[in-house]
Amino acid sequence: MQDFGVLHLPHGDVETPVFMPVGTQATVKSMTPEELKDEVKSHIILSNTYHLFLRPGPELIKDAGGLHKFMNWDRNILTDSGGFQVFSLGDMRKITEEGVEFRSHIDGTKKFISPEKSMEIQNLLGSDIMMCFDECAPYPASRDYVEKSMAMTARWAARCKEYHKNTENQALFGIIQGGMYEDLREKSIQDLKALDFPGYAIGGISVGEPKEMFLKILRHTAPLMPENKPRYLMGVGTPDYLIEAAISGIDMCDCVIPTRMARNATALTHYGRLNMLNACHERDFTTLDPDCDCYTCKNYSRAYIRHLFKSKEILGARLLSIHNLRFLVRLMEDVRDAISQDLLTEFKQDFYKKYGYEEM
RNA sequence: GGAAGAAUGUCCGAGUGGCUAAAGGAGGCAGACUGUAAAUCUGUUAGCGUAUGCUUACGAUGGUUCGAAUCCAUCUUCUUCCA
Repeated sequence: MQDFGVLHLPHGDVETPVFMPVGTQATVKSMTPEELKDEVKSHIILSNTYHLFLRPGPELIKDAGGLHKFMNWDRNILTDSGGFQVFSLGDMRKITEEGVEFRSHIDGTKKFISPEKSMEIQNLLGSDIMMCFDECAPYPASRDYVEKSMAMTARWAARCKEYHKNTENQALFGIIQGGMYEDLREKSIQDLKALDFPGYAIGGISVGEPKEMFLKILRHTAPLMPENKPRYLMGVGTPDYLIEAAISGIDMCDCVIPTRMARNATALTHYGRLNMLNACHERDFTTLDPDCDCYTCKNYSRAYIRHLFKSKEILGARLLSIHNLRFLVRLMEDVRDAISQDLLTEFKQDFYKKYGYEEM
């Protein structure tokens, strides 16, 4: 008999493993906080340092009473440091030891984020969990590049820890890098362990590599992370990745997939993905997923949702966002149940079979 | 009654002798999306065939030409202007 974990955070307890919806710009796209609480049943969401730094600016959010008050969300918030934008904004930035110079994607102006600046911004936002400013290396990347990048991320982590003082109310997590190289992952863990963070994340996977490689790095890295502290796998993911993460001992995951796919008309179900634009749903008056307990599945048909997308009505994106988010939050609830009954492997097998995933 | 203009693929619309099975949209069909520059992006969209290809296509019918969506004649329909 095993037990799942609980994170004790300033805005409430969070049972783990947990899936965290992403609300980059102080909003989980198209969702109200009430829907996130009452329909999705989420206890923690993400937001983003880089995007809020550019707009509306952290001082404004501080004057509004902090990010929770500003966006009317009284549960927990984890803020990403801007490190992912070092990766995703591609050639619109320049990396130096001191930090990263970004060219704003909004107006082209130059913005500089250092480890210290990222801490300052996240302090002003007042998130419950802050992330160290890191470099998320691209895939593929040479061993030489990844080694240097990982070492710099570790030096940046030390600077983050040194700068961050509000440790009572804001937990700062370190981020393990090292790309697809197992020994570099090990080195990164050692470097960060020495800094004694209250939680650790795996960054830099789920960046376009094949699933076998993702699993290889996940299965190698997660077990080496400190046992008594939360383990967060960043940017994951699809149902199979979430289950694999839980099996490897991961406590927290986040991903844009449920909301982005929702806006692009894809529904996640226990029986695989559905593209709601497909002609086969035109006269299908059944629910999205017979095994789902969400607001959308309780009230609307596939035919109606398809009609909304065909007509480019925003309600379609909203209804699918509720469904996809609830689907992943619920998936983790089921994973926790399975863990408490010591049936996680069986749960995975059943889920994979129903969904149509290949075992790996 | 007279004058001018227009008719293009599912729709809108470019094309004014060969490089045109026909630009570009829209619509249709399908695919992708993993710490959000994403309500976005990609492919495909006359028929048959695995394919070289063949057939049918630019209002209708006939003609000129080696070759026509493109030039000519007649007809049909529509738009605008004049009486």
